Amino acid sequence: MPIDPLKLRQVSVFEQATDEDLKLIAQHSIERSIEEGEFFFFQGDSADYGYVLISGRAKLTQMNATGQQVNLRTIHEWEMFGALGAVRENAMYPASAQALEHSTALAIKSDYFHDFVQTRPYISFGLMKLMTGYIQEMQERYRELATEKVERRLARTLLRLTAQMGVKHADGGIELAFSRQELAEMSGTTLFSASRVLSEWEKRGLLESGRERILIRNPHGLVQIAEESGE
Amino acid sequence: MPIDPLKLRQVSVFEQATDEDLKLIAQHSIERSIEEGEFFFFQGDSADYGYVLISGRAKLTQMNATGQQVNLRTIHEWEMFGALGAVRENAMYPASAQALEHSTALAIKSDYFHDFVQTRPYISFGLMKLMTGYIQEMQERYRELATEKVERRLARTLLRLTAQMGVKHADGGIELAFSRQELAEMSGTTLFSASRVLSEWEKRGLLESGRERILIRNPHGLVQIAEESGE
DNA sequence: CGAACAATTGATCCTCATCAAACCTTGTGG
DNA sequence: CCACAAGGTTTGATGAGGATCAATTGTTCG
Repeated sequence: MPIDPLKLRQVSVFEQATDEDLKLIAQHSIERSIEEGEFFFFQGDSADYGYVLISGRAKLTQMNATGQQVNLRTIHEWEMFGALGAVRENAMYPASAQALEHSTALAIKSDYFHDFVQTRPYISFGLMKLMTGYIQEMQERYRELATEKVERRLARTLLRLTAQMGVKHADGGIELAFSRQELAEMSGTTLFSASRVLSEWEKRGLLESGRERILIRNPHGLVQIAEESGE
Repeated sequence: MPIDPLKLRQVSVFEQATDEDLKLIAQHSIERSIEEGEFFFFQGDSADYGYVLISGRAKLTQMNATGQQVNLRTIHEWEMFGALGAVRENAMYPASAQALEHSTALAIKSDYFHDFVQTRPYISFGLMKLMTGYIQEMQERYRELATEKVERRLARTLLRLTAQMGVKHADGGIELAFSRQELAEMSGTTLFSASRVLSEWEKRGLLESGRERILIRNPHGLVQIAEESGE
């Protein structure tokens, strides 16, 4: 069942698009559903499609020569990703996109999207806003990684996640569904260090945690950790 | 003495611009010359201008709460920087731009540039290419920082710099003019570690070094270090 | 020559990654 | 409904990589 084109208005890139535009995009794209763990594309693939995530969650990861993975960002519903093919000719994806759960995305041919954007400056600006946002985020994360300790980075990761997708729990806490492994990858550390830090925080009453689940009790305490001077 | 507008064609963003476009840009911008160590703008300033570096060199740096600096990238002649003001309203610069030597830049009012770009898709695409390039570079450097050792990161930094701005020396070596401190900031390490690694390499005959000067004797050896498996 | 600043080098310490082993949680099939 | 397997989590022991600090040695330039 094809999606309602007007729903695409939720995608930040298409904020200023006309109804007509959205219909065109919907017509010229195909839906791809994949299971948890499968890939929309791999690092190094020819960037022939741009994607809009319709449902589920995905992560962008990059591997180095020896196979170690780094998590670059998590993609949520109605986010656009892998769009660089529309900008550069013969580009390759610089990262892989893997589904964290059963996910569906709209795939738009890069050639078509290129021409589409070219005649619609408001879409260009949408794309550029997305890109400048990426750049800022990556710059900040780079600085964090270079100058800050694991504890601080983890605190920030949790805060970022609560802001993006935290679910208010009945009794006031905020719940997140991530494994220690995932949190570690997002913070640039290891499963073990992440686990240790979370245990410590649990002792201090900042949060409760379980299997693939974190319940944040005291976000303000996390902010303090994220912000406190190198002391 | 105002510059020849047509020289702006060298700026990647203006690759596809018409002569008329370049003249307009030149007319609507002002030249700013600053001395070594001075700033074009500071992190947190309102992003009222986009810049094109005409001569000299500058670096983009970001500071954390405790004042530690990270070097995000070096700007060379005919590169555009600080352009995000044209894309986002009321944006603030996410980093500071400091001259590494006496430098001159063309400053273009963000408002004007915004309108200028809006009616010229080929300029939008120039900007987007620049941005996707930034994104890719930052993603790679982030991965490097997360997974690779100091020695490897430093080797890569040197190779990047030789490619971008290495000067062939009379007797075959390639010369770079950077202090240990600068190399350290670019590689995400400390002055001391950088110094140690360079000394080691000098012993091995890969390069010679002096005060704010590196003479690379064996680039291939550096490539090997940058590439060799985590062994 | 002397001041200012870049670079080196050694000693020390701390943060984290790594590895190993055990433990817990969840879901499945007998 | 229990037992077991699979996979997530915890915790301890250990060590390596680098950051930090201090002291000294170059180098450059007025």
